[in-house]
Amino acid sequence: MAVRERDPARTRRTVLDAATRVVAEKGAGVSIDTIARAAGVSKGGLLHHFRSRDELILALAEDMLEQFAAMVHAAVDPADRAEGRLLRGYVRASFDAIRDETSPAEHVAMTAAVVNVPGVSELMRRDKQRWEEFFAADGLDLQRILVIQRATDGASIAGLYEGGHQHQELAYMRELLLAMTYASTPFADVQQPADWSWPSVSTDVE
Amino acid sequence: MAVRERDPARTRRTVLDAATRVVAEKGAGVSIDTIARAAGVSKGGLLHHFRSRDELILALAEDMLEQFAAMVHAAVDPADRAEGRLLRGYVRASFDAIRDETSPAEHVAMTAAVVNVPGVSELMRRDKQRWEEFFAADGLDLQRILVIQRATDGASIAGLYEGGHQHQELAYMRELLLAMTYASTPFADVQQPADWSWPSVSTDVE
DNA sequence: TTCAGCAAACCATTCGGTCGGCTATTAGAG
DNA sequence: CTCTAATAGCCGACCGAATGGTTTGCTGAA
Repeated sequence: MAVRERDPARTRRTVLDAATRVVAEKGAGVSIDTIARAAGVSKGGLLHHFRSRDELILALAEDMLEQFAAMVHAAVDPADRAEGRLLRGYVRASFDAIRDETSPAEHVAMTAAVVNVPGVSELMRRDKQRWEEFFAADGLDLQRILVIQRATDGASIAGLYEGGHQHQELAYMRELLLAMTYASTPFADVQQPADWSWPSVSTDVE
Repeated sequence: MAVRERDPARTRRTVLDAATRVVAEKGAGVSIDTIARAAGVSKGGLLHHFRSRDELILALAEDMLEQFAAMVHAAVDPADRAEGRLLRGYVRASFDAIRDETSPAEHVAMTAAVVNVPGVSELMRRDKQRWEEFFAADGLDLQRILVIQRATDGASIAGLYEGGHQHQELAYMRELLLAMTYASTPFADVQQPADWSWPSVSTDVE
């Protein structure tokens, strides 16, 4: 296949990838110029694909959520037919992302760092709902889903402040949370509010 | 008590409080000028107390960690003599901070948004270690501490993307995690790495 | 009287975004 | 299939606004 000198789709991807790297490294405050240079394009060129900085950040957040979702799906063991397989994929994908150090600040911290950009908050709310629906089809009870997913997220952030050496803690958490998806009894006897529908209904969209 | 027109300690506090509010509201990228105006002082006046923006942000992060620690201690039930009382204080303080909406982006998200400033990362590492030592004195087994603390942190971030209506989820998580501190059996049978010391030794301080 | 606390004008730099121009690519006419 | 006109992709200079930080000078406190 001939290498085209101008390939807008490829350029867009290049920019998004560079943005992921740079933002992870220097925080969400980076200038579009820095991102552009990291991607090997001019600022003008970048702004041709993303009409404003906010639009770029929004697209970046969207892209990261998508990529993470893909990682989760890829981490689901196809041979695994037991209840909780989806949740196990989530756990594996999360911890592997930290271990591989795809980025020092990976998806959780990054999205937190970017949440003030218009539109991102709404985006993440929808994403959260998608995960709810996803896990609702997993066959597990709500309690286990919530505890394990939240603990995974919490471990992800905790993994950021690493001296670089608590691999052991992360490894332990990974195995522990995976094992917890097979638990035969509830972790505690607490009844949920009677009027609580889960996953949260999306009827409150105006 | 007479109100002094010039009170450096009070001014410093005012600035820190204003910074907390403003950063929570508009993200970590706010200008020192904005913070200064929110605090009712001039930029020059602010820079008299904090020699640079980074120093201000660092002091801010330090202050937030301190405040949160104080909230945790205040949330420990003095009549509670059972094992896990410290952890229960942590859970209560975290969820109450979300509920009271002290800030839309409270301590976890905020620190994540600010982690790229020089010194903050180191600061949070030390803070994490302090919590480890704190909880190690709690009498609970490592497994419960880790799961419950991480789940609490995870729930804190999840609480940010609220449509404003999953109070029920937060309330449920709060009660659930509190109940889990009383669990009589392990959540899962996973052995920890043999060569793992916890809390992590602080000998790696150079 | 002296100095810390603070204000306000000031400065160099950087930022997000626009604009005009150049060129690779493509659609369409012949 | 070829030539051409139109367009999309991209660059780099440019602009006004905003930013972090400095300086100068005033004033209340000790």
